[in-house]
Amino acid sequence: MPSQLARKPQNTYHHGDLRDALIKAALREAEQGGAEAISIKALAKELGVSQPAPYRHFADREALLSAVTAEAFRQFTAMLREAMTKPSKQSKLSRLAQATLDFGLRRNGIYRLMFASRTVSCAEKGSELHKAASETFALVIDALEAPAVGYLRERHAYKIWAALHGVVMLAEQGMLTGEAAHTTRAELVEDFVTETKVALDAAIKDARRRDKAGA
Amino acid sequence: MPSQLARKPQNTYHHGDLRDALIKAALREAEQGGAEAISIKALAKELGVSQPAPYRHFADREALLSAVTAEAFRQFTAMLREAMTKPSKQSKLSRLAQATLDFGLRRNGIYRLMFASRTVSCAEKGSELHKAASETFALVIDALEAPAVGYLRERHAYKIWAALHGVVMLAEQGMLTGEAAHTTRAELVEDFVTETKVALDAAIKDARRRDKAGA
DNA sequence: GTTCTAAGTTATAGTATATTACATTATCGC
DNA sequence: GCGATAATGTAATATACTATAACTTAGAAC
Repeated sequence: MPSQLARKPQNTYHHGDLRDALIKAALREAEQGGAEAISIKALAKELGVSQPAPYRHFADREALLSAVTAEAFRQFTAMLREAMTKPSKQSKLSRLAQATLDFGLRRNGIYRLMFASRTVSCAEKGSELHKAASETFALVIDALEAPAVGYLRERHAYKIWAALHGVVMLAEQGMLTGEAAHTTRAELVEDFVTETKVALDAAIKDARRRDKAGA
Repeated sequence: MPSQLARKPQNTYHHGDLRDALIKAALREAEQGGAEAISIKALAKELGVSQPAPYRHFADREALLSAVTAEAFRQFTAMLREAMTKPSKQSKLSRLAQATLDFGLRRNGIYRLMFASRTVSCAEKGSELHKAASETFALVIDALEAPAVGYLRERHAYKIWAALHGVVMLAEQGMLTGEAAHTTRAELVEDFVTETKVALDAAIKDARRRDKAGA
């Protein structure tokens, strides 16, 4: 009986789906306060189980954070994919970029969990978290809508991805105020999108020209 | 007698310079583990004072973190200024950019304290921390070595600043591996530097042309 | 139906933040 | 110099969180 309820039904010994409920509840907590806001004790209380119960499902707090972050990446990826799929006048890359900005600011606690903590970099290769994060990056490459020429796609995907994260980071810090406030965040992001397209296009043409000359 | 020593001299009641010693010791701790590695209790022990002693100088942990972060910004600014000042073949912006990358990766715990936590965004305008962070950004504008035309400088400073942070962030996460590893981080940063110069130059010329036409 | 195991429980240890009440030293007015 | 006072320390304690150990319950496997 995998319970859809967050709280354990009263008068039952087993919760039914504690592992999943913990991840979902932790994600809710992280929405505002990031990783620091996730407390095993508080989660257990909220879900109506004893404090040590979560340890049946996660070795320690780090393991929970890792699972929560992986779930966050999956949600993020799903959101990006939806934004890129639905019909629109804008390019795929532009939609991915604006969706990233939106996610980064609106769900900033979760965003920080994903990109500003050491959870990901400490994750082992092949782990659930590592796979989830890689899948997200694959979407960025896809959004470029460009042919594979050497590693040009990867390089430019990395660049736009970095730029986007930087905008979110500084915006959240309140650095996009005062003099810089004349430009909206969305405009900055659109700048990066345009520049990326131009640069990647040029780089691909250049590479092919040289290829032809060499052949 | 403002002590230069970290630890309190034995057989003395007063430490002499506990506030400063706390900040310096905390900065050392944060070097590796970021904000999480800063423990008031551990710092007190290290400095040879009782656990509640630090609370004479900081209202709570947040206040200590804020002071530590401000000091980190000052050190960062000093480092950037030095990199920009010393004679070199490279442009000011290039040196600032590479120095930022270096700092972000080598002192990553402190870097995360400065840019990936909520300490800064929660800081009140006019606070010590806010001032220290603003001064850093002023350096970026300075590094552009461009005349003030509208808010073009600020806009491009913001963009390169964002891009740099993004590179540090993703590099630290281990995302610059695999396919993307063919490009070094320094090369990516240099890309952004060049693009920024080109774009800012063009924008300024364009603005002046329109200004002339309008006059 | 008994047994095995997954998933709970209570009890407890260890560590951190933070407050309160008290102790010591430095400094300044005189 | 000397006593009041403020600054800065200590001891004791409350509260919160992580984590482990030993025990309990309920469902599945046979």
